[in-house]
Amino acid sequence: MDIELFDWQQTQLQALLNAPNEAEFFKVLERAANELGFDYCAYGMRMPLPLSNPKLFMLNNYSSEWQARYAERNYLTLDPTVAHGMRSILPLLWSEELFDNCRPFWDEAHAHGLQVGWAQSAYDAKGVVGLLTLARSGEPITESEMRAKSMRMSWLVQVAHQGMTRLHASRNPVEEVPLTAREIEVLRWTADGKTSSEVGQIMNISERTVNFHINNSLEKLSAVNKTACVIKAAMLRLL
Amino acid sequence: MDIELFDWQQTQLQALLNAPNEAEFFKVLERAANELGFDYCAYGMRMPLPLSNPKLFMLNNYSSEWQARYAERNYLTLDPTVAHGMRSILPLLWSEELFDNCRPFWDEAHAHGLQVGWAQSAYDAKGVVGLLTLARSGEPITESEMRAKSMRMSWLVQVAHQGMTRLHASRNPVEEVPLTAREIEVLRWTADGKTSSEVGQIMNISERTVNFHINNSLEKLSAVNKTACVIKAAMLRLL
DNA sequence: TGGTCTACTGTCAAACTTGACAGTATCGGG
DNA sequence: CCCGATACTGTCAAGTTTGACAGTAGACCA
Repeated sequence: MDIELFDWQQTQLQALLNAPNEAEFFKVLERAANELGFDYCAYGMRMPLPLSNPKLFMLNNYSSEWQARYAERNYLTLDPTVAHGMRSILPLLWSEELFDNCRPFWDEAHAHGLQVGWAQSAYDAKGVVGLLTLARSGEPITESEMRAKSMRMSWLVQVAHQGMTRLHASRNPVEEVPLTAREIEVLRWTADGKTSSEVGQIMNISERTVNFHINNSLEKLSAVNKTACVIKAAMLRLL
Repeated sequence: MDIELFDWQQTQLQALLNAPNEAEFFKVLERAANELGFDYCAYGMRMPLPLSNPKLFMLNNYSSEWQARYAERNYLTLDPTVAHGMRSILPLLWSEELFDNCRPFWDEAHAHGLQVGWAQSAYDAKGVVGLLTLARSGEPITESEMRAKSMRMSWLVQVAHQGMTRLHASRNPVEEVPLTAREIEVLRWTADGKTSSEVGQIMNISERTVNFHINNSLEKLSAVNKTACVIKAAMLRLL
């Protein structure tokens, strides 16, 4: 492996994983984007819960007008690059066809210098998704440029996600929810659609005991009912 | 980027993403592992559903004795590297401490030539997780070896996952489940623990209509009840 | 030995879900 | 202009879940 790439990797890795705060983190990400040949860079993260109105946050160096506009018009729900990142971890190059159904959005982005771009997302074990977008107003991305940079892009997405997750976790500590083995087993069967009495039969315990375990899980997860409890446990990958 | 690494990347990429079947796919993966300095290589995948007894599959070039032993003793549920991969996408080096709680397993693996290893997992947008393990019986992995190879490892995990997912999807075509916007909205609120009448109030429709949408979703997802329906929709990332 | 934790069991009423019945209103395409 | 898709509404009975009561038994640790 050549020294230059190796150095690049080491520098980014240390800096992204050890950034003391989001501002510092983003500075490094911006520099990495520059070194890959892009002026603009955006990193967005979505937590898996709650399902309605999930927690999001976003860092980018777009013009403040574009940022304001994007927020004001709620473009997040319309942006096809975001939609792609939520569906697939494959890299996505911006293209005319991609924005066919949202011309005004695309034209506006163009006007703010966002003409050529590249996005890729990463999911982690907890269901958190991070989307990294690199963009510029200059030269289109050629096949060969993409091939030459795709490995670094893919790696950068992963590392950025780890770094950002770490920062987020340090500010929003999530207390561990220690479900017992029995509770997990009951919730798994419940998630597959079994009723309490069916789970009782499967596990050879009484329906009442199944409900006992479910009640305990309900409290541990601060869920208001069985459905929310099972969803929470599943989305937090406790099952 | 140096030519050698670039060629390595291109060769792997094409071969892994276009492999016509699992045997060919695994041959390429094995070669990639060799080139990274490892004799053994294992790739395992777990589907997100069903939660009880999830679908798994596994490709590896371990000795057939070890494979048989692993299956027979159900080591999958005990293997701490698998447990780590299900919890985190960070790379994991095998170490003595890691296997502290399962000495016999570790000793047996050692006896089958598995002494030094490195595992990393990748999640995709559909919640499918893939775990790549590279192993050998020779030299321990040094800090510098790991640094030098971590980018390729991380990339290989991603690409292998994409290739394997593609192969799996072609053999087990998953028909699209087109939930309507209303159905999705109802399921989202339901997943957050709202009862039908609460959802009705939130969405300004009658409880009966909420139940109507839920019933339709129930049929579309072949779920037996509301809980299973919401879990399926959430795990398939339809919400 | 006593305390705490996990697993387990019981009953009851109120609230909620499921499934089956039977319909109306709106919108867009053929 | 009719058809199909989507959204919407109603009632009723049977089955399920939730929450609150009250208690036993075994394992582990101080």
